[in-house]
This record gives sequence, structure tokens and C-alpha cells, in this order.
Amino acid sequence: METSPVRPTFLNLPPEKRERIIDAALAEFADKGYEQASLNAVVAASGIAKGSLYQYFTDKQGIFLYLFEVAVGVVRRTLLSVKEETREADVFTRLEKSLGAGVDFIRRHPRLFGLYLRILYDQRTPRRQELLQAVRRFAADYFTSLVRQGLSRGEIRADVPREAVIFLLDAVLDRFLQAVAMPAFDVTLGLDRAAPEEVAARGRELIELLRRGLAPPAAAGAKGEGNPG
Amino acid sequence: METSPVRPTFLNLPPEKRERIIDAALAEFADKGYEQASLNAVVAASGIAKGSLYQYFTDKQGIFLYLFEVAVGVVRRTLLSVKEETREADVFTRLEKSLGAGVDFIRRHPRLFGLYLRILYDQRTPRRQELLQAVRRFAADYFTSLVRQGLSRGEIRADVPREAVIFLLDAVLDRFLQAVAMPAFDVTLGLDRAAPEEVAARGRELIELLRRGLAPPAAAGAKGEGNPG
DNA sequence: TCTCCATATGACCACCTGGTCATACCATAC
DNA sequence: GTATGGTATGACCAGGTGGTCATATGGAGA
Repeated sequence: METSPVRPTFLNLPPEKRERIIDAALAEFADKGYEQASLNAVVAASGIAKGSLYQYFTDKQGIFLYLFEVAVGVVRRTLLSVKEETREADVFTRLEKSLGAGVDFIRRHPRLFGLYLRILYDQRTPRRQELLQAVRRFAADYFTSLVRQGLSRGEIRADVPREAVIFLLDAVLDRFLQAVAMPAFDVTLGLDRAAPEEVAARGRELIELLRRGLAPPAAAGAKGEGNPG
Repeated sequence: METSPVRPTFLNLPPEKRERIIDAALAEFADKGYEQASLNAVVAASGIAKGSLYQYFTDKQGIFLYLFEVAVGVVRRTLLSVKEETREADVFTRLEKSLGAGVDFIRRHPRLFGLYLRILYDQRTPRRQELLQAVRRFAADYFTSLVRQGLSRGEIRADVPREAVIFLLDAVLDRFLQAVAMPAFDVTLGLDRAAPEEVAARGRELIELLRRGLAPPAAAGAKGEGNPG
């Protein structure tokens, strides 16, 4: 990120035009991945000339990095506001709300989530490691702070290894979002085709499962404790 | 899969040559993904002429589908043998062994796992839905049968929704393998850089966490029950 | 009106892609 | 020797890629 990948010319553009270009580029990169994305498609979709693109950005990589910057801004704002809104609740409620916010985010910005998945799984993305660390650190910090709260308030049993819990939460929630966003990904729950209410219900169910497993025995039975076979 | 993507000519080839071609193709497709894979690279790496490739397979898609068939065979055999070997153990021990076998598989066949990840996350893979269902169904069936066993033997508490448990197990174990296989994927545990013993230890830790959460209270305390706060 | 300069343009470049095909090869059969 | 038929070959094709550049445009200042 040393030198800006975007030229001043682009920032002088009328906002409407700027957004048209960003939208077109985002659609292309999220859809096809970095290498497969076609700049010809971007200029066609945004109605500008090929040469103009190179007046706005240094090169293909520059466009991609700029998109990433924009995306990170949106994500950071969303994450902060969720964290703020659920400040008072217990850990598991916070997790459930966070999951709901995630689903909501995907519904609202499917392309941003697509871009994230591309960076996560396409090893040939430029600066992948660097970009990934920026994003994944968000999630890791978020879960770490939640777990810390849970431990200090006694909402999570004290005898579990903290890092394993964070790994587990991250795995389950991220997977849930992937299952919602990607077709044919999830065989068990069919979340990609499910109605919003069902997605929400499955999310609650999953968090409830985590609560039963992670909360101390005394507190876990909020909804009634079951008996072994 | 109706019509075979491989021509008889290929099967008549001396095995050594056949394997050279399969290896080169697997490396290319696993590395770059379907669309980005270059047949020129494949012929260069396997030392055959471009035209020969088209005497062996119908087209690019044919090569890819043939690779998938080969890969599925390897996976199926591995999975069956793991299932067999752990037949007697309790659910959580079976899960731990399965996870270990998965890590082992990745170490032994990194390209096959790479191919799986490509199909899983690259929406532009041909016949993605079909291929994915074939593979994911493996995993889903496997976990389903394990969970069923766990419930009937009283190793898993009876008051949890079965499908949510399967989703959770699938998410956590698959994520663990991804974290081992992909660089810079996992921020929390750093599994991609960890030594084999540490990977194993983290796996045990994770399964232990699942045991504490999912086993009935009476059975969970095998290693000593902790206290809240 | 003329100058200046940021911006806009699309024909053009070298390179790579998946795929084709006329030709050459070579062992067997006669 | 020669005919047969499966196999091997790489020059070649149309189409797409990221990137360039000479030229055109248009508004502000003189």
C-alpha cells in the first residue's frame, strides 16, 4: 500500500461516474477472480474507453488494490457498528447478532463477500497474504474480544483453551456465511436456497448448540437441560 | 459423466507415460484452477505434443473430468479405510483419527486437496454443482453415520439437533484441514507453518473441545470437569 | 482568437489461449 | 516391398488478454 494505486484524475471524476466504474470493476473481480477478470469487460460495463482506465489507475493490480481498500472501509464500519449495538448482551447473543449481521451484509453486498472469498481461496491473488492478514485480523480480534468478555463474565466455562474456542467460532460462523452465499456449497442444510426466516432459525440453532457446549453447566440450561440417552 | 472424457488411446499408453500426464495435469489444474490452467503448460511439463493431448482426451473439460474421477477414487478408498480402522472407537476418538487421516492425506496428496478446494470455491468450474455434490455427500454421509452412532451409544447428548451437529463437525474439521493446507489462511493457530506434532496437538485440543460440548454431562468429564467463574 | 493542459479515445501491440489438421512415424501383416 | 492403421507432431487459427500511445476534445485564461 506504499504508493497509491489510484491516480488523482480518478478522484476528480464526478461521483456518479466513479461509482459506475467501481461497481463494474467489483462485479468483474468478485465474479471471475483477479487473473480471470477482464478489463475489457470492465470498460464495456462502465462505458468508458480502455485508455481512460489507465488514466485512473496504474494497472490491473492497482484497480484491484483500490477495490480492496474500498471494501475494507465498508466492512470495518459494519463490524464496528455491530460491535457497538450489541455491547450489553451476553456472548452468545452477540454471536447470534453478529451472524445475523453477516447474513444481512452478504444479502446487501454479495460482491464484497465474493471478493473476500476470492482473496481467501485464490492463491494467485496479488499480495494475497498481506490483504488476507488485514481482513482475517479483523475477525480474529473480534472473536478474541468476545471470548475475553465471555470468560470474564463467566458466560464461557473457564476450563477450555481460548485459542481453540476462537478457532471454532471463526470456523463455524464463517462457514455458515459461506454456505449462505455460495450455491451448492452446503449439502446438510441447503442454506443457499433457504428463505431468510429459515436461515435465521438455523443460525439460532447453531449458536444455541455452541452455548450448550461452551457455557458452564449451571448457566447452559437456560432453555432446559436434556438428559443423556 | 454420461460419455467418457478419456479416449481409449490414453488407456493403451505405457503406465509411466500416463502417470506423467496425469501428474502434470493435476499440478496445473490444482494450482491455477480450471479456467486459468494452461494446456500448453501441461504438454510442456509432460513432454508430449499439443496434438497428442487431443488424441487422449476430448477437450480441456475432458481432462479435468478425468482427473476428478481419479481423485474421487483415491479419496473414497482412503475414507473407507479410515472408517474401517476406527470402527470400534467412540465417536470423538473416531473424529480425531479422521482429522489426523485428513492431515495425513493433505501431506501426501496436496494437489488432490487443492483440486477439491478449486471445485469448492471456483464457481466457474465446469459441472461444479454435480462434482461438488459427489464429494460433499461423502463427507455428509460420513459425519451422519458417526453422529448416528454417537447418539445410539449415548456418546452424544440426545438433546441437540442432529443436523446442526453435522454442520458444526463438517465446518470445524474442513476448516482445520484448509488451515493446514493453505498459507496465510489461519491467523489464530498458524497451522500452515506448524510442525506435525503441533498440528496433531491442536487437532486433539479441538476434538476435546467438541467432546466437552457435545457429550452428555456424565460422560464429558473423562479428563476432569472444570468449574465456572 | 489562440494557448494550454487535463482528460478521453480506440486502434494497435505482443503474447497467450484452446483447439485443429495435414503430415509423419512405425510396427505389423501380407 | 508395400499397404494398413493406430499414434505422434507442431505449425497454425481465431479470439482474447493487459497495456500503450498518438491523437482528439473541451474548457479556462490570455
